[in-house]
Amino acid sequence: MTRAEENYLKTIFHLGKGHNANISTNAIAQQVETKPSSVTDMAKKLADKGLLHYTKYQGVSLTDTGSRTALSIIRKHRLWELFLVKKLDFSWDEVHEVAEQLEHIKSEKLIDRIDALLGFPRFDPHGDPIPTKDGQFLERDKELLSELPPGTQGICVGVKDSSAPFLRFLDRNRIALGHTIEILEKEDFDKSLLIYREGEPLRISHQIASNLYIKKNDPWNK
Amino acid sequence: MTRAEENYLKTIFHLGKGHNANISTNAIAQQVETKPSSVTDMAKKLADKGLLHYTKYQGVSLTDTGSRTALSIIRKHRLWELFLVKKLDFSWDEVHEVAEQLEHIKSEKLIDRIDALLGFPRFDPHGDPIPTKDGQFLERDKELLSELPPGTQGICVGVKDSSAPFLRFLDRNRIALGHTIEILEKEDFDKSLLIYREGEPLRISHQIASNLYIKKNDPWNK
DNA sequence: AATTAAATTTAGATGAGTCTAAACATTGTT
DNA sequence: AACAATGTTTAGACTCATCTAAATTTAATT
Repeated sequence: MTRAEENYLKTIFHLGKGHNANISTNAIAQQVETKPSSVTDMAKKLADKGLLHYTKYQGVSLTDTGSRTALSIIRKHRLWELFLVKKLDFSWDEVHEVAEQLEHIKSEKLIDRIDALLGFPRFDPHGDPIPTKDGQFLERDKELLSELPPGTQGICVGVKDSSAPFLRFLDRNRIALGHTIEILEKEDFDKSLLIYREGEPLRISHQIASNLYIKKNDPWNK
Repeated sequence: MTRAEENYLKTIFHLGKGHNANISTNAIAQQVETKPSSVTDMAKKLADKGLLHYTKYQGVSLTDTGSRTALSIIRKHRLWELFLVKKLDFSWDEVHEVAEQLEHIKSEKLIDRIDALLGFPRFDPHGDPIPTKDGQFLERDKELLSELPPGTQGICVGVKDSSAPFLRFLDRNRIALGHTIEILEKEDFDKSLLIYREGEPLRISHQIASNLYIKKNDPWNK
């Protein structure tokens, strides 16, 4: 399994969002930063290897083996990200690039030991779930901040966009995973929100709110 | 700088043992596990990039830049090896293969943080010196056990051969870095040694002794 | 100094992954 | 139903790193 093959599988998994739909050549090309014609070639190769279902002009989907392989790469990526943050003091906007490299290191023992060193964590620094060795993972029950009504209180548990600029914006505005957030007001006109976090109010745009995942506080199940 | 290029530079550095002699095509081919004709191609390429001096039929030597590059790869390799042993409980015979992959990860920040996490160590798990960021490294003053006369006492500070079978032999026979070793007798016939270590005597062949580095105990400079 | 042996280089080919440009399919619109 | 517009695939070419087989140079031996 080459690095390129692994990157294709990972990308196809992400584009299918777990549901394993048929993914178009173009969509993959854009994500992998290559040309559609290159994707076609790779699709054939991965289909030959039994990792993809591929029908001409109809896009691709992952086979069981392909899916398992993708999950193991995602597992490695997310474990490395958490390692960088927890053990080497990287900030959450710096980890992606390095994890993109580390995820391709071939050693089961290595990743299992990293897993153990971190205490078998279930979520990465952006709140995304870390698949277990056998490919299981729980999506945490969470909602977009932008979808919740004023008065809601909850904990920030993830980000939808995990690009460095967005993450740095959150840092500057003292929004981080684990923080409690309460919606004070919602402006009808532009759907911006006035929220309360870390003891202070803050106004955020709809675009920001629609990239923040919140777990509502459940008074019964504290 | 591709992975293959990095491996060539590292290998050429090792073959020159720091002195930067002219290294033959054949010697490199053997070490990199490729054919001499491939080495010729790569030699030309690296010479074009200013990393090697290359004259047809005369072998290659590292330029200053080439040497610095090689040292930075060796630094990474040895830091990763120590990380695996110290933080992830790998044994010293398991680390090489994985470090061969990790040494190619491109992130200065990453390796500097690993360095800090380990407390800026000066030697790797096999007793080899770890170059600093600016390419300096001290060879520890050490001698081969096989070269020392009976009666000598010292500390085991390194291994010449760091192949897994040899390292596992040492584990089985309770010889490790940091252990005190004393030469009790030397057999003229086969140059085997009777040594004392960990409270017990042990007979070892000349071949074993000639792969163990000892730092003699200096009563004045304890 | 001539000849043989060994090391090294050239020439041409291969596989992985990519590209461009042209051909072909599918979809949506009139 | 015909035709764009868009999406996808083929064909042919390129780079990187490698190979084999043949040619060439250097070194060793007589």
